[in-house]
Amino acid sequence: MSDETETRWLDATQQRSWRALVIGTTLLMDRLDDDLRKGFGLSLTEYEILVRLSEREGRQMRMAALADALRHSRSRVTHTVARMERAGLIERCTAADDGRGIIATMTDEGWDLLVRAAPLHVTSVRDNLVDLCDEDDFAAVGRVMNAVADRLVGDHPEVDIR
Amino acid sequence: MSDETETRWLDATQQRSWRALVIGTTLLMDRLDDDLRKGFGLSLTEYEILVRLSEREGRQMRMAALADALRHSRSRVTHTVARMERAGLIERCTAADDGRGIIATMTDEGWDLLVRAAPLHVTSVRDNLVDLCDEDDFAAVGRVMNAVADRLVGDHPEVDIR
DNA sequence: CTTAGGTAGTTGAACATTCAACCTAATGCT
DNA sequence: AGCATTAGGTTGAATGTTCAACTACCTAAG
Repeated sequence: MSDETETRWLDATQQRSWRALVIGTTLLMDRLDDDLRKGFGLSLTEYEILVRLSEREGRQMRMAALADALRHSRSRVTHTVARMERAGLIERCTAADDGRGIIATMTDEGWDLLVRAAPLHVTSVRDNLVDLCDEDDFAAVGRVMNAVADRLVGDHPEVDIR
Repeated sequence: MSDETETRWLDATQQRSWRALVIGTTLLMDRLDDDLRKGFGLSLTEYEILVRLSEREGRQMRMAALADALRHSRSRVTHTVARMERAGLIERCTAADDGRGIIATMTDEGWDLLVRAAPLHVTSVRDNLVDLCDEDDFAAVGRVMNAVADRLVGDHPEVDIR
């Protein structure tokens, strides 16, 4: 937090951009979530967990790593993974090397679902974001949001972004 | 939805930008919410409702207009405003001209709270976003997210963005 | 003037997320 | 070894959001 004594309000342009960011992301995330739910009975959160697992060796990851990668609370990941386990998409077992650790592994069913869902999802991301804007502008979004993430990850230490 | 038969995946750069957007906004919104909660016992959602009301003549707005402006479901606004009414920040009364309408009005207590909370909030938005990045990049974010909002608002018709 | 259809808003249950308390295993210190 | 501290993870209750059903009112067509 800066320690100005006078508040520096946003000017009209910044105000508009900021509001667009809030509204735009709300709308976009809602849309992506809807697409996945209607098409595959999967929430965006669940989908993202499947994606992260699919990228790892053995399609598995420790709960804490999953939480850090998604920037979700451990509790949230526990609940979500528990639901997904009930649905047969994931299995959990204790880590061999660390008695505290729990490893979440994607089942074949989970993999199949991801394979089926991904094309729709990517297409939706393109249609509602990437293909909608100038390439350079989109790169700028990346720079800005990376800066934000870097800044805020500090509070929530030792995380690897990927 | 485009009707390509082959999925056009995101390339590595787009992938990174997209992931930064998801993580960055998550982190940012969480942080803004935390700041408001800890400082003033107000959620970001509640804060935004106060802001919208404060901008209107008479510090009041119809429930539906509030819902449209924030892109929240009517149900969500009903619940949130009900809580805020219990907390003494807002009052509700029926609209004179339309028997169905309900008008939410900010109380003086709500106004005072907003006046106290706003400087912290704006400072936080600057520290964690606006002042963190290049001005042109931030303008690009505005363009991109406006395009997204315009595209997606169509599904959810007759809304005025402001 | 009546009825069909849409709009505004609420309700309560189901669901998802947060929060605080808790347990267990690892680590570090003496 | 013995004890305190920290990290990984879960639990259940409280909170917030969504969803579907419902009421009341407005509007327009016959």
